[in-house]
Amino acid sequence: MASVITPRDKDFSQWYVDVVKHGGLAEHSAVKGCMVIKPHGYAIWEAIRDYLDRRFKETGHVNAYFPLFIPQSFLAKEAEHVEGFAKECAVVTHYRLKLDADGQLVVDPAAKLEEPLIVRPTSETIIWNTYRNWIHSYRDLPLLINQWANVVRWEMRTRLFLRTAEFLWQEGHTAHASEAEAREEALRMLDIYRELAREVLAVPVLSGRKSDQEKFAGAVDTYTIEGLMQDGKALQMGTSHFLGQNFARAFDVKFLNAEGRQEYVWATSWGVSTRLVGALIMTHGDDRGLVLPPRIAPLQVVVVPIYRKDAQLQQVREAMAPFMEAWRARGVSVRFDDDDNHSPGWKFHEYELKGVPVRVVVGPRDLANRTAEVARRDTGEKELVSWDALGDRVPALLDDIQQSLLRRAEAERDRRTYEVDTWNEFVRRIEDGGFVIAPWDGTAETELAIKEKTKATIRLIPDEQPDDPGRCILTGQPARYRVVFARAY
RNA sequence: CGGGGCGUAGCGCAGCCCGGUCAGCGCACCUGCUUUGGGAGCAGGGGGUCGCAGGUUCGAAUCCUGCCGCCCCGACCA
Repeated sequence: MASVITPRDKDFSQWYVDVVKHGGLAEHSAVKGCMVIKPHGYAIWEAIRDYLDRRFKETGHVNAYFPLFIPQSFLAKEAEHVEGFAKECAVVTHYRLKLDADGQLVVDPAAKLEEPLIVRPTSETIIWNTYRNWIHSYRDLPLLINQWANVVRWEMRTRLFLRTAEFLWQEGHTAHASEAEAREEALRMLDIYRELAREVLAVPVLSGRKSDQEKFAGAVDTYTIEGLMQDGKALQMGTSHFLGQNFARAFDVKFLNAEGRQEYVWATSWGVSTRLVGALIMTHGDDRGLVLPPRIAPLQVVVVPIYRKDAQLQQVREAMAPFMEAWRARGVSVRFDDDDNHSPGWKFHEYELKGVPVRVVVGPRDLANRTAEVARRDTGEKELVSWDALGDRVPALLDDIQQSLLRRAEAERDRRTYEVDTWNEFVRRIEDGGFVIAPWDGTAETELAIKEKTKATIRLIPDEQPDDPGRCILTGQPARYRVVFARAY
């Protein structure tokens, strides 16, 4: 039977949609631009959440929750912030419905709110309005708070996980007594994001600072991690912002320092979203479906029994039970799939679509030979393993898959990362897809002109810069930096 | 907001040009039997206001008008 997945080289966008749908990750909902996250997709998000929540707490942060609704006037208080978000806000204007003369349900005009409420696109304003009451002295600082929440940005065009009107994320909002401490915090959290991407998701990223054009609305500096997807487009996977005193000024949040002087508080905010699930798909997926790194896979090992009679099923179950118990004791998640409604072949395809890293197949032949067929999802390779070795082989294979996915993704990223110094080469490389490192004169005009001509944006400005960055690829002026360009999601 | 496509059973579609056993197919679902090492087979069965509202007609899924919704591609964005 033909695959239900469109091949990547035929239509990458369709391939992506097929993997999301047939992998049981998410589906379109009755609400335009909003998705239903299905159990398998949500389980991946939960694994991301669990890892980050642990890391946040290890670094001194606590969770809290702030309202979904933000008074319209709050958004207006920080000029750049409102400019950045005003165009994509859902607005609540009424609080009641009623039946009209025809029995139709309509908004009750008498129930108009005094002040419209914005469904949060991000929570800086409501949080800093709250922090004003929480922070009085340097002894109240630092304030290290994270929130797990949903936010709404009314995007014109949406894509499952990558850009939905409503999405799940975490947003950290911290307050500090000094600029240095706040900057340090912003970079610390970026490091945690980079570790999540590399060590857990097996997605290698580049990190650095955003240009003024690309930074968060209201930030002094935005730091980012960027991944490179299989189609050569970049994906922003997480951002951490040094907000300076912008929000403290807008919401009048001051503290008394040790010298007894009033000072505005220094701030950061940082977040990652369900978009990371999209990054996983587009980094590791293949034409058979999703490929999950073991460290993020909700199910790491599936055991599929082959049997004719119930007695055989029972024999397989009993033979595998000690292995499953031993694997679980080592922290491996494993399922014995004895569902009789589907044939083994059907199950093989299903678990490949869902990205389960390791499949163990045991049938009558194996019972006779004391063996199992072990298949790895990343390469598709199968090996016959004797029961003597099976207990150690499966956990070892999971480690190997985790490492090998990262190496493969790194090799792919390196292969598609170019250093260029001429306009013609720049255009050619951007056209092919990939990270293109090139000298830039540092002006917004040049950045916009390059975007206009090539659809490429500055993904980030690397921390480490050469003594002489060369001459700007567009203007030929002495360059200020060598920066990473790419077409991006 | 521009460009393209699509609304017929839970999903995927055919039928529409040329109005009249066109309410159909595949998958899924239910029952039974046989199967199970790469999406099993046979037999029987249940399920649809044909997106919505008007109109033309003896008769509309099919023709006309208006509306609504969704998806994909672009501009904007985590």
